[in-house]
Amino acid sequence: MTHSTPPHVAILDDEPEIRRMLADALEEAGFRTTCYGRATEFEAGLKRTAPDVCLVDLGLPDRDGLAVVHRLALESGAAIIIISGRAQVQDRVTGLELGADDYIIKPFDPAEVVARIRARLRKGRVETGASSQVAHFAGWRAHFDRYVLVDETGTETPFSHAEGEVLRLFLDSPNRLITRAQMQEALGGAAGESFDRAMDVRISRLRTKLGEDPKNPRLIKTIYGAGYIFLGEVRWA
Amino acid sequence: MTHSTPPHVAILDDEPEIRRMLADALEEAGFRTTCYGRATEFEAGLKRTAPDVCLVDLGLPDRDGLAVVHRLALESGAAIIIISGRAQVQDRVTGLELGADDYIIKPFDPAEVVARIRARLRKGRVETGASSQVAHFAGWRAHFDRYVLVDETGTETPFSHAEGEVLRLFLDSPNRLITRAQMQEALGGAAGESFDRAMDVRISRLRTKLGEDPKNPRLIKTIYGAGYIFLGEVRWA
DNA sequence: TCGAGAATGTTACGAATTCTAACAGTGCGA
DNA sequence: TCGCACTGTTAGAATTCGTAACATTCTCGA
Repeated sequence: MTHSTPPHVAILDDEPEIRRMLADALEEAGFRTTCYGRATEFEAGLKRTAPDVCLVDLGLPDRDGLAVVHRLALESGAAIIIISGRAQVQDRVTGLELGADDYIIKPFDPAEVVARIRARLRKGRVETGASSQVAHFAGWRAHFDRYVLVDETGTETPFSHAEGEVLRLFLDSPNRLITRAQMQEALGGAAGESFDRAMDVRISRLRTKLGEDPKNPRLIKTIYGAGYIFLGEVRWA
Repeated sequence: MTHSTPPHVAILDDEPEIRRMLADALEEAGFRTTCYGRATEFEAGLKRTAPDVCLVDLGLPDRDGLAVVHRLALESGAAIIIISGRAQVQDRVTGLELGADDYIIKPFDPAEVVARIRARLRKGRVETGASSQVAHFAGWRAHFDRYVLVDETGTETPFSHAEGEVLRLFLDSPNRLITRAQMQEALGGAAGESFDRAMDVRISRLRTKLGEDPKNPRLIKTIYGAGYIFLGEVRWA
């Protein structure tokens, strides 16, 4: 199920600048954060709130970081990501073996930390089942789980799997050129084939279902000689 | 989903020595492996068997590796680990964003690969071995010990063993594509036989018992040319 | 501005795939 | 043995989707 509140990330690192940097990047990315400088505080904090992800630095003043990770792995359901300056393979292997889900080496780029946290959360959500597969755009709702388009009046129009592949491609990167080659690749058409016409047809059918005016399509624009652009604001729910 | 058999890892890399090395290390560690040198073979293989983890090298001769990853993330429930020589942060971020669960940079140490695979599997395996025999989904309860379906009103509908096999397969991996080949393998239908029609019929009968509208099934969706998807949140009790 | 040629859109058709009803074989218990 | 439930098989209907053919639009040079 979807988080109604933003996911919560706990940060355990003894260096204030690093905490700051991580917290800033994560909040920027839409997460809630809590920072701790010592393992004792951290473990006390866990008793109050259960974070979704824990970022743990191994170099702690008051406790062995690996011991913290191990306890965490046993007792908490949170995803555990180690951040450490110790770059040896052996360090990484033991960290992961003790229950960490990921191991990031210092110095790190905050963008990668965010991406790795997202990857962990994404995976966690799958196990609860229904991934929310609904996109809102231009008055439409596309339900990829039920294969239906719903317009403003609530009328449902089913779409097929092939149409869905195209639509998903568009909704995944709106307002951005998608070349025919990219589309072909994404739709699994083997290269060099006469898949071109088939693609046109898929798009044509999709346009029809979206009620596009053939003379003046508002959502799926053709870029002659290049590809297509899907226009509009897309919100995934 | 309890693994009685060792977890299955699919390896996609164009360099034979790397495939060899990975396969050796993984088999040493107790995994089952299958190697592929090209994306086309790999995708063909996925139609037959669903691996638990996919190791994907981005530098492929016949297809863009990221496109392969993206499709995989959408269609398969497997954990995806990218292995790549491209070490830029931006590469890692896009790889993870496209749906990969981890990103390992070449050159790598096989021991770390094993550790990271274990970390992925550990997270997936939420269910304990205690074989739960009751599944809740979409207002239904399926009692596999008594072979009955119970709806919201408490009305019981018995289902047969063959129907149960299909239903269990669906309830074990909801919201993801199950190809006909995978289903055939899981249901023990010998390859090449005309088991196809039999499968259709099993599913048709199951749909009837679940009260599906033939024109617009809500739970068991057909993916033309590919297989089926069971939709909905499933809770085993 | 016009026209040729290329790129794209649309429609109709048919091959492949899937659905389902009816039938038949099998096994088991009364 | 009979009857019944289960399950595979068959065949015809329904659906999906690519292909071919034709229509339209676009680009660019004359």
